[in-house]
Amino acid sequence: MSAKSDPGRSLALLWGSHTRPGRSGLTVRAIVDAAIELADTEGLDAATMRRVADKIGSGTMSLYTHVPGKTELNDLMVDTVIGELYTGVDDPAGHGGWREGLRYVAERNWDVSLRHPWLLDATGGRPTLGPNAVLKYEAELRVLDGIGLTDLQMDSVLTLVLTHVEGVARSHAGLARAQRDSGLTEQEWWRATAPVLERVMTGHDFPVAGRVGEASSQVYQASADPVHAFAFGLDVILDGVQRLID
Amino acid sequence: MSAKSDPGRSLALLWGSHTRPGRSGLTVRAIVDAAIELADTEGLDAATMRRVADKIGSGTMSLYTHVPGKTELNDLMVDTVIGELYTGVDDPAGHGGWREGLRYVAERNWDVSLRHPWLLDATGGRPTLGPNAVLKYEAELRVLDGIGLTDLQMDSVLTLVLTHVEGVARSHAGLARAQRDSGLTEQEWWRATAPVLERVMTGHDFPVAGRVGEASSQVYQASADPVHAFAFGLDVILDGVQRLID
DNA sequence: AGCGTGTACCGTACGGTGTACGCCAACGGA
DNA sequence: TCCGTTGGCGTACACCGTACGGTACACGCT
Repeated sequence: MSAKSDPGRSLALLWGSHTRPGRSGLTVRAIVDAAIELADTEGLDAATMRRVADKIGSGTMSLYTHVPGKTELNDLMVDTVIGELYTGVDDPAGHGGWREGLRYVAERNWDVSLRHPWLLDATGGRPTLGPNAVLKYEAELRVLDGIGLTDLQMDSVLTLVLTHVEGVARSHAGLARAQRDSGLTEQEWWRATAPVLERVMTGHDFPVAGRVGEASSQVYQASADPVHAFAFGLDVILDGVQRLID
Repeated sequence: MSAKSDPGRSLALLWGSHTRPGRSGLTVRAIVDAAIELADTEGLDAATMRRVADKIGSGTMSLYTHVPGKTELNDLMVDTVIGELYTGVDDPAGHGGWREGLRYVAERNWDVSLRHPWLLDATGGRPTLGPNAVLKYEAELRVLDGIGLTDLQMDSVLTLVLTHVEGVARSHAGLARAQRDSGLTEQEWWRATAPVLERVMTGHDFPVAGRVGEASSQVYQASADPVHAFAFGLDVILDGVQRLID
């Protein structure tokens, strides 16, 4: 019987208080905070066990006394930053109607994705279901409660909005990372790419793509504009939800 | 001057014919195909240079004669499977109105994401802009041409639909990967998780989340249902686009 | 035919990853 | 005081991408 991917172990760790220090002051909290700080400034890849240990001045393997493995550390990181979403700010359900509420939910999620871009890399697969994740689910669902949707529709609408935010945030994070890695801003990269692309495309015929791509890149000065995509898509989705409610 | 992330080099490779074999029959085509097959069956992580080389019976470093590096190999893999999208099937623009056309586009993208789940892991950052990517862009934009949208709106609507498909496909792929890695089906995992979650949540109060979560998980027998999210979200988005056109 | 050279091919090595394993020291209870 | 338990950690292993340098083949020129 392998202890691999035992849901219980991970859940117990997530819902535990994990504040008891070891005899050299090592804490789960400190480990998670160090990992988050590394991921914030240098990306999720930088949050390796060795570098986390170095950052808090302990040996690498000491971390395994407090955290079963890398996977569980990631889960803890995720639930921790999810906790930032609605603590110390307004309750989403108190933002006027469902439309303003949903927009607020989208904006809060967008903000946290900007502060912690690695969140998107760490969340694939089954959901984490830590205390803050459940709290988030509760706060966001309340926006849609009592406006004439079934329970299933409430869940579906929320999923739709969150999927959209996650998608455009991922796009944004991808471009930011590309910019950091390559040293080229979006404008510079596009100015370098466009001519090559044009030269290589001669001979083929892409009438609509040429026209629309030209127009878009003129406005964006890039290949895409996640900020615009966020706002545009959110408006369209909210209009669609409006029709669903009617 | 570093050759790192030179857009021109990658583009030239993408748009080249890359069919000329070396003296032991090694081809770019063969390398890319082997990598795709590995990624299809065992995930993107399995498509390492060593394993690709083993698969085609060459030394690891021989690959670097034909492909500058792992990054460019990924780009080639991506553009190759994008080529599967609309070859040998109907033109999206010939599928009745824009609504049916967009739905067709969404379904084709969904299908290819099911066949090649690693595609989502390989596409972050700046777009690839290989020949098949441009071809795809052209085919999909034609669906929205001449229905009263501006060029920018056409691009935005297409981006919205593709972002949605990518999001739910990523969710689907994540669940499938989790299922494969853990050996637990979604039902089994949920049956194992739900009781623990319930026990750990006693003492806290999540009225709406409890009710809605209960209803959803009853229907899905899981924590989420990407197939349902795909259909539901697409309908809502199309309704929103309808309002935009009016 | 003989030779010179460019290059396809590949073996080795380096610095990185997550973590299994085993040793040591400090602490708590009897 | 002694001893079992447990926190801390050093070493080692199997992987990764790829820089580097060596070998041997194919081809152009005399």
